[in-house]
Amino acid sequence: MSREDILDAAAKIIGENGYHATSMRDIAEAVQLQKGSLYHHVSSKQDILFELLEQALNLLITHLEKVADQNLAPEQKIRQAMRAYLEILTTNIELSSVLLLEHRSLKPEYQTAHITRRDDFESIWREIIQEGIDAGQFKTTDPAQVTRTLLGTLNWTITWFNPNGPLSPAEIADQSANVFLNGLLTCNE
Amino acid sequence: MSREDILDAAAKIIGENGYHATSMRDIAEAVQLQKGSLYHHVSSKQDILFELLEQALNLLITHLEKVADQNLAPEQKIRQAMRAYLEILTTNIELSSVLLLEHRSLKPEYQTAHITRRDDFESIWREIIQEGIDAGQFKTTDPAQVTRTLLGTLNWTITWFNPNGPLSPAEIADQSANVFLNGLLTCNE
DNA sequence: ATTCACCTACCAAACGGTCGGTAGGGAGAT
DNA sequence: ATCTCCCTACCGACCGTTTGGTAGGTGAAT
Repeated sequence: MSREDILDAAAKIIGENGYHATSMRDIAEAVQLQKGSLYHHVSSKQDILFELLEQALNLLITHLEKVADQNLAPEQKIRQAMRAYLEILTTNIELSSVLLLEHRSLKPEYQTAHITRRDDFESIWREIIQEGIDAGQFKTTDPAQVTRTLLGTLNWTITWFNPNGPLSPAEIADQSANVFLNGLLTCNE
Repeated sequence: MSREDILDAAAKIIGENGYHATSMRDIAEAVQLQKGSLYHHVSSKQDILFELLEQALNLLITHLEKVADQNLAPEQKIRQAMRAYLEILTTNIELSSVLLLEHRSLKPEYQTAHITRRDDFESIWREIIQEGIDAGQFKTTDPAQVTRTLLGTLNWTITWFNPNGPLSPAEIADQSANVFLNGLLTCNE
């Protein structure tokens, strides 16, 4: 039994039921250990949560940076980024749920470290949008607000996404991208 | 002390900290009662949660229906609906947070009743979108998916909205509406 | 006399976390 | 070869506290 096994199990249970609805016993049972034995691998319940948030952010940041560093036209870059983001969100849906829904259960001592990393993540998106503005292709004056609008749609996906549903993550991303880039209205110029 | 006072206080605390992080003692203290006295007004903690979810949905549904029943062009109707929705979400931010983030803490016995009402709510949005499609003004083939995309952005607002921030709820709604209707790309026809 | 709103005291269960103990395995010395 | 020593991984009992919920009683209003 490794620390990673425990964190994986914890991600699944906490992602499904929430941090406060999950007990150390629940986690221990999932890895077939006694509750006390968990503390040989982790130092506290908060420690588990913090680690999961880090893992989730690192996963997203590394994959997003790969897209951001590519030499692509703004429209294509944002399409790729949305695809990559949704792909990771949905294939790691429990871990992602922890990141997006449970970060408020972090105690103040852990919060500051997490928030810094979270800003790193959001600034990747902001920069992608900014590139589009600088290139004269995106018509907005508030990239931060557009980022929030965009991330809202993508993040909310985890609350309704069904892996057995009719749409694949890539298809969902593409449909969202179409709306965001071209709008809902028919262009009658 | 009325049942309503207790529910209001509960909405505030649960909305801020989450259902499982809130104890009946916390709620009792907020209304300056002893914990045991709460049970004169409510039958259980789950009862409180269920009631709050009902309240939130009723609030949103009545206000949204008012907009939906108006005789407006699809574009204007969706702009109005987004405004009204965000206005209520932000002025009742704790109650809204309970609805959007804590419904998964409802035990199965309560869930079915809630889900039915929730579908009522979402169908109002779907119909507004459908009107736009029928009028030939919205270019999409999947109104349900567009609804989810739209609601994602609006719902996610409560996770970052700051009443002292630079943007009012109406401004946020308008900016989002602009993106959704016209897209981010400059129309070079 | 009854009802209402509330209090105090209590319960069993569950919580996160600690602790002493131990089985097993590998390394070093004899 | 065997004995010693330590380390890792785990058990299971236990700690103090908190949890949601119950029961019996009290005092004021009707």
